[in-house]
Amino acid sequence: MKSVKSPEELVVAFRAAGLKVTPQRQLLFRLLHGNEMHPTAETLYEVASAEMPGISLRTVYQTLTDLAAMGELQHIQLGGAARFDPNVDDHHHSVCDACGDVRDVYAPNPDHVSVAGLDGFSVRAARIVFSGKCPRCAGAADDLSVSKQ
Amino acid sequence: MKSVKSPEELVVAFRAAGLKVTPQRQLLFRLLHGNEMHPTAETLYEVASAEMPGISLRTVYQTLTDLAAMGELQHIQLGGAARFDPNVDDHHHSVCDACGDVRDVYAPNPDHVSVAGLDGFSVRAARIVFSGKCPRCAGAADDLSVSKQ
DNA sequence: CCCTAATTCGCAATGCTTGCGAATTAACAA
DNA sequence: TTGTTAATTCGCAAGCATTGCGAATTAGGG
Repeated sequence: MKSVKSPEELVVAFRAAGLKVTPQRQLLFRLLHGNEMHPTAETLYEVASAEMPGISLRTVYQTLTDLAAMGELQHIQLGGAARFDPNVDDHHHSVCDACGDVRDVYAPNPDHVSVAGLDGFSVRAARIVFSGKCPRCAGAADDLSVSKQ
Repeated sequence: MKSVKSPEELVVAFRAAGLKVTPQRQLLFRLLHGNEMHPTAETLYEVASAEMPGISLRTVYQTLTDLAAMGELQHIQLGGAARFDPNVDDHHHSVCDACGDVRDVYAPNPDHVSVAGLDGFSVRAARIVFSGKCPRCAGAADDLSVSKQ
């Protein structure tokens, strides 16, 4: 169980990598720590802006890219804007067709089960995406209400 | 094992749905039939253009959208341009980190195995993406050659 | 052969992300 | 503290993938 790095640990990791620790980055480290909402860059930018008006979306993207490159963040592509997950555990995701909500899911690692068609392919990671209806949306039959994040 | 629909079957399905069968669509039906390369709209457009100069990228997108809506095509989001898979079997994919090659992979359906975190989520589909190195790229150590499709 | 709704297709517009460059700033050493 | 320098910030423009729109065309049933 690799746990999510604390803002302090990220500061150390950044400096160790020859990267600078700016106020903008420290803010983002904090906003990401323990964050389970799988935010997009835009969402994170909005939250960050509230606390630090003037921070730029460009900087948010930059920092997210750096974090992902260091393996401290998971870059999730589900169509539309990319989502970022500070939980770098080996885990998977469920995505609600109706409201778009993304949640963490833990399952037995599928690269240990027998698969056909993987001839010689060396697996680095295996990620499952469960699509369907979240409990809240499953109830309301054809509810079209789509809430962001 | 739901098999891939033939161009003729798609013609029937389209008319049944009140959609017209145009030369452009027939061409795309043919290009997609048995196609295992997981092409992007752009790639498909290029191939189609060779046979039917003047066909528009817009039309390719339109037809792919229609096919996907009818469930005759799988819309795959892996970052970058969407890929389309005429194989609508319950299957998964491997993606090479180096060359981007996408291949079909068959694995035991993961929605039958025990998962934690799926509380009340009703699963419509579970798709696994295996990331890593394909046999060809695994050999060449740090080869940066990235071939399209 | 006609009618009409569906389609094609080009262009503009959108949404997401990255490139670029000038001004600023963190971090390290003197 | 001050100086030096490379990293960073940030706004804008550019890029890629995709969709909206509308005029002209066409499939397909009557």
